[in-house]
Amino acid sequence: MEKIFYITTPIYYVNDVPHIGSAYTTLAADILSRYVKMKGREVFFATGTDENAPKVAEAAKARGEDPASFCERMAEEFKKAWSGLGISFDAFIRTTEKHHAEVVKYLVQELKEKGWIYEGYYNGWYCIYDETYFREEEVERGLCPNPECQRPLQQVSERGYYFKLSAFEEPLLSFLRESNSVLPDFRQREVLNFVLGGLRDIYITRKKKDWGIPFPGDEKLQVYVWVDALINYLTVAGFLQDEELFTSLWPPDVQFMGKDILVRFHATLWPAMLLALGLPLPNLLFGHGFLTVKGEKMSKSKGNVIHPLSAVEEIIRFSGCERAFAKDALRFYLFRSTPFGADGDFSYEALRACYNADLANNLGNLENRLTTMTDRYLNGEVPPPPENGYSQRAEELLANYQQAMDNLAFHSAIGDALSLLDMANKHLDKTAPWRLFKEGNIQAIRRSLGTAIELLRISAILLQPFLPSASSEILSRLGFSPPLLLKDAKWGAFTRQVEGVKIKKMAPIFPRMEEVIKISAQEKEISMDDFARVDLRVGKIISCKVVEGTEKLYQMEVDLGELGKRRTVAAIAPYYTPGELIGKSVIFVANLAPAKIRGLISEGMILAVDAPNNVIIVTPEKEAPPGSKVR
RNA sequence: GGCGGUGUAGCUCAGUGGUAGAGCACGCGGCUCAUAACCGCGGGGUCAAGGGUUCGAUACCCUUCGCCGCCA
Repeated sequence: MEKIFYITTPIYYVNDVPHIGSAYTTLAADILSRYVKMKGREVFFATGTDENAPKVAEAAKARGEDPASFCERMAEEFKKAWSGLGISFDAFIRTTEKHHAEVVKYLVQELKEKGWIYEGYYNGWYCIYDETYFREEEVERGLCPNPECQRPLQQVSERGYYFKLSAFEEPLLSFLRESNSVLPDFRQREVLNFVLGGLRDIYITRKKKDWGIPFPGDEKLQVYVWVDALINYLTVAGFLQDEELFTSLWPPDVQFMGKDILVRFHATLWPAMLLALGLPLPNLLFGHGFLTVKGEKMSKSKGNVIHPLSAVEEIIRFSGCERAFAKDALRFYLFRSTPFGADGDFSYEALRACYNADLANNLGNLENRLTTMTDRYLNGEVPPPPENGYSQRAEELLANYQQAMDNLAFHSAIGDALSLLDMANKHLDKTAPWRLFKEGNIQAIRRSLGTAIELLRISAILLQPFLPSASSEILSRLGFSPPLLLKDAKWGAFTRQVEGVKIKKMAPIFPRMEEVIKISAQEKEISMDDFARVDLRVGKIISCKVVEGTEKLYQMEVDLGELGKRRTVAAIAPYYTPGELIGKSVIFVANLAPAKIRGLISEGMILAVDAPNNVIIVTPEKEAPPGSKVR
C-alpha cells in the first residue's frame, strides 16, 4: 500500500485567538493537501491546539473560567476559524486529550529506559512571567533577557530531568545536511549553524502544577510543554492507538511551522527525540516567514493584529463577492504576493490590488467573457480544444507548475497558472470571435473559444489548491464536474462534460473592489469623513435617577435643543450625585444607534474621561446653548 | 561580536560575463465578447558606493555604507 502523505501544522496556543499568522501556516498545509490529493494521492492533514501550558490555566482562571472548558471553547474557536477560511483538515488534536497524555508518558518512560533522560539539578534563572529558564550567562542584572519582558528573575536551583540532546549532534547534522530536510535553504543553513555551535542537554521537567502532564515516575514534576507539544505529531498519527494508521502515516512528509519555532524545536529537539526513540525522521520541515502589517510587526499593543475571519468579511464588504470566494481571495492573496518562506507584508491596499488584477480582471473577467460568448455565439455548447501551438506551451507551464508545487514554491506555481490566463486573453484578442461572428464563421469561433476555454480549464485546475471554491465554480460553469485531478490538466485530456449542458452568462465571481478610501478606514487611521459622521452636540442634563436594581447606572434625560430630548443610561453613579449632574452641560453623541440597557432605551452617549479609578464628564469650557454642534 | 542574506524602474521582485526584465501603478492608442475589462505601444533605472579581475561586469573578487535574519 502506498504511504499516506502526512502533513502537519504546529498545534496552536489557545491563549490567543486564531490570528493571520496561524492561519497562514494552516492555509499552506491546506494548499499542499489539496495539491497532493489532486495528484491522486491519499493525504492526512493534521492540526490542533496546544493546551497544557501553565499560562493557559492562568488565563482561564483570570477570566473566572474553568481551564478545561476554556480550552474546549478555544479549540472550537480554532476549528471555526479554519472552516471559515475553507481549510479542511483530516485530524484535529488537542493536547489535553487523555490519549495524548498516555502517549507522552509512554514515550518519556521509553526515553528514560533507553538512557536518554537523566536526573540532575537545574541552576539558573527563571522568569515566572515567560515560564522560561535562562542560564547564568544569558542574564544581566537579574532581569529577563526577553526585551519585551525585562522583569526581575528568580534564581532557582531545583531537581529535575534532562534529555541528552548533546548526544545527537552528529546524527542531527547528517539529517540536516540532506538536501530537502529543511526548507527554505537559507533557514537550513541557520539550523546547521545552530547545531554546529554545539547542543546542550535540555531540561525537560517543570514543577508540578494542577495543569499539565505529570512526569512519569516523579510526582513532583511535570513534562515540559515543548516535549509534550512535539509529541502531538505522533499521537495524532495514531501512535499507541491505531497501529495500522500509524504505519501508513509515519514519518510526516511535510511539517509546516513559522520560522520562530523551526531552529530550536522542530529542527533540533524534535528529530533528536525521534532518533532517541528509534523512529523515522520527518521528510521535510518547512519554516515559513512572518507577516507584517504595513511593514510593522503585528502586536496587540500596536492594535494592528489582523484577524483572518475579519479579513474575509472585509473582502465581502468591499467587493460584494460570495463568502466562499472571499475565503479563496484571502488565501490567494497571501500566497500570491509573497514567495512562500520569506517574510511578507499584509495590507488591504495590496490585497485589493491583487484581487482586482488577478482575480477580477484576469480570471473572473476571462470566465465571464468566455461564458458570454459561448452562450451567444455557440448556443451554450462548449467546443472541444483544437490541437495547436498552445498545447505545447500549456504543457510546459504545467511542468513548471508541478515542479514549483513539489518544492512548495507556491508563489511561482500561481504565476504559472496565471500565465495560461494571459495566453487565453491574448488569443481572444488575436482571433476576435466577435468579428468572426459578424462574418458568420462559426467553425473559426469554435476553434478560438475552444482554445481559450481549454486554457482557462487547465488554469482553473491548477488553481484549485489556491482557489478551491472559485476554481470549482468556474469548472462547473464551463460544464465540467470538479474536482479535477492534475492528470486532467493536460491539453485535451478531459473534454467530458455534464450531459447536455448549456453554458450561460452568470454573475461575476469576483466583482471588482473599488472603494479604496473605505478600505483604508479599516486600518489604524480613520478619515476626516469618518470622524464627521459622529454627530457630537452640547446637551444639558435635565433629569437623573438611579436605574432600579442597579448601583452604578443612572438614567438621564438630556436636552439637545433643536434635536429635542434624549434618554440615556450611563454607569457613572459611583462618581457623581444626581444633584451634581442636573443642569450640567455635557458633550453628547447624538447619532449613536439606540441600545437597550437593562431594559431601558439609551438614545445616545455622554462623553466622559476614563481616568484611573474615576470617571469624569466632559463639559464645554464655557456655556453653550443645548444642541450646538461639536467638532 | 560571529555567521548568513539582501540592496535592480514609483511599488513588489526576476535575472545573466557582453552595456537590463516581469507584474502592479501611470500615459497614449485599439477593440467591444467582458467586471471602467481586455489587447497593443510608451515613459521611466549612473542594476547601493568605491576599487579589482577581464577585451568587456549589474552579474566574479575585495572594501565601505544601508537594511534584514540567525546565533552569541
